[in-house]
Amino acid sequence: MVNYSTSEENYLKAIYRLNGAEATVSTNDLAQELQTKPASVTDMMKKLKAKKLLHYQPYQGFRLTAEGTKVALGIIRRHRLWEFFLAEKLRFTWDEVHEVAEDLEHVCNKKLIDRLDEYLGFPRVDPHGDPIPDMNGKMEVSKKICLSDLPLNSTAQVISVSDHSSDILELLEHMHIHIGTRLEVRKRFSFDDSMEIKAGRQAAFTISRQLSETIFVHFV
Amino acid sequence: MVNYSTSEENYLKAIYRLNGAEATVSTNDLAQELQTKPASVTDMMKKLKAKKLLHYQPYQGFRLTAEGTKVALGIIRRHRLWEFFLAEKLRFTWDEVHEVAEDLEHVCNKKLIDRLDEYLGFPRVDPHGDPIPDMNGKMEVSKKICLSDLPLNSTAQVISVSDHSSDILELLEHMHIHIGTRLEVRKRFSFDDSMEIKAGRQAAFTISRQLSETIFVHFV
DNA sequence: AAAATAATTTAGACAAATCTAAATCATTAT
DNA sequence: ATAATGATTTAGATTTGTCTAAATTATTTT
Repeated sequence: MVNYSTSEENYLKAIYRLNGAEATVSTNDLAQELQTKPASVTDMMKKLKAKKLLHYQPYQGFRLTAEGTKVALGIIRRHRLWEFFLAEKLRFTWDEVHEVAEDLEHVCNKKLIDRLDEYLGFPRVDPHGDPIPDMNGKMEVSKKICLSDLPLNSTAQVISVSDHSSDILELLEHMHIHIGTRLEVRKRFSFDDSMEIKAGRQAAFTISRQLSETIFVHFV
Repeated sequence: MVNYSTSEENYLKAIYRLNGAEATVSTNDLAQELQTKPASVTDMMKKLKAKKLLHYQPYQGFRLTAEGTKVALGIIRRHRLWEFFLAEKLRFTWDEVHEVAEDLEHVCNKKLIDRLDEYLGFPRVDPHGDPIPDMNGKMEVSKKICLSDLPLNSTAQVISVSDHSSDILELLEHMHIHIGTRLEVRKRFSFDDSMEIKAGRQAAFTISRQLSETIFVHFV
């Protein structure tokens, strides 16, 4: 079991995140994601290639190797378990957990993380609804669709929210929408792409396009 | 509120620890304590002096300023709270907590630590019996004496153990001696400096000089 | 297909934290 | 008081991660 620096870990995590969208990640995208310069990215890519954590040929973009993916999932596991801990045990709100977990995730001790997992009751999703990889790096990938794409009158359940700011938290709290809330779309208004939804036992209400594009659901 | 590097924090913590014994700490002692070289210590001392965390004139040793002491106590607070968490919530044993806490202590977020403190019920001592500084850096300094110096037939309570290895843990577990155990010395044997003690409601038994010199107690 | 533009890499520099080896200062013993 | 010894500092090098500016490669446009 090799250990990686905080910097290496942040690069791996970012590549994993971006890799979802495209097959290969570009230097500029990664620089943007990590708030750094393209030249720094190139330097690090050489290093991670030498450690066999990613495939990389100059000018051709890069993608994680199987080993790189395993390492990235380990980091994501740590991050999301700490987020769960912070929200569940220390009463942190949604928008506060990420920043603290960014630091805690780099404390890499298998026993610590596995015991924390057990202590928390083996949670399967973090406070934003994102799945937590298990001890073996397995992660539930439920087929999630954007609320804005949900067909009319089909029931779905909120599984995640792609924006983690306090602004959206405030709005969701006000509307009593949480991870796990069941809802259905009653009507769409093409004027502004707003939609009327019914959530839980509440009366129907409308939400904006910005909001519906941020909420992800799955069918139940 | 300034942030310090992991390295700076480790130096400050080590100086605080050594400072207890002598008024001023020497380059070699600190190098020994941190498993590094004297030249590295001198470099860091210049840096910490520039940051007004310690008093230092070349060749004269060094000691923490008021600010340096405050920072050191903050690190010790974090370390000991995490040790308590690991032992109490994650079922780590005594000898396992230190190493993990060495990493966790460098995650510096006031809200995290204060909430953790609250969650743990504001513990006053860590699993080895060492006092935990509170939010303001105040720490209970009970007058502790070495068990080997305890007068005959006076009752005392175990408050800490200066060795944190698994070997001593095994022995103490076997003898049912823990932090908080009440005991008294019945007899001393000058042949090998062993002593007969009575702990709790157990029958009296003898302990070696090595052990009695490692256990610290206070009168009750 | 060549020119213009965008993306990426290279070259060279810097700060932090460390090291070794040499030089300097302080202390101790004669 | 001076030589020997030990402690400490300085000088110069190394590694990691970063940067800027210049050079190179890829892509797009005409």
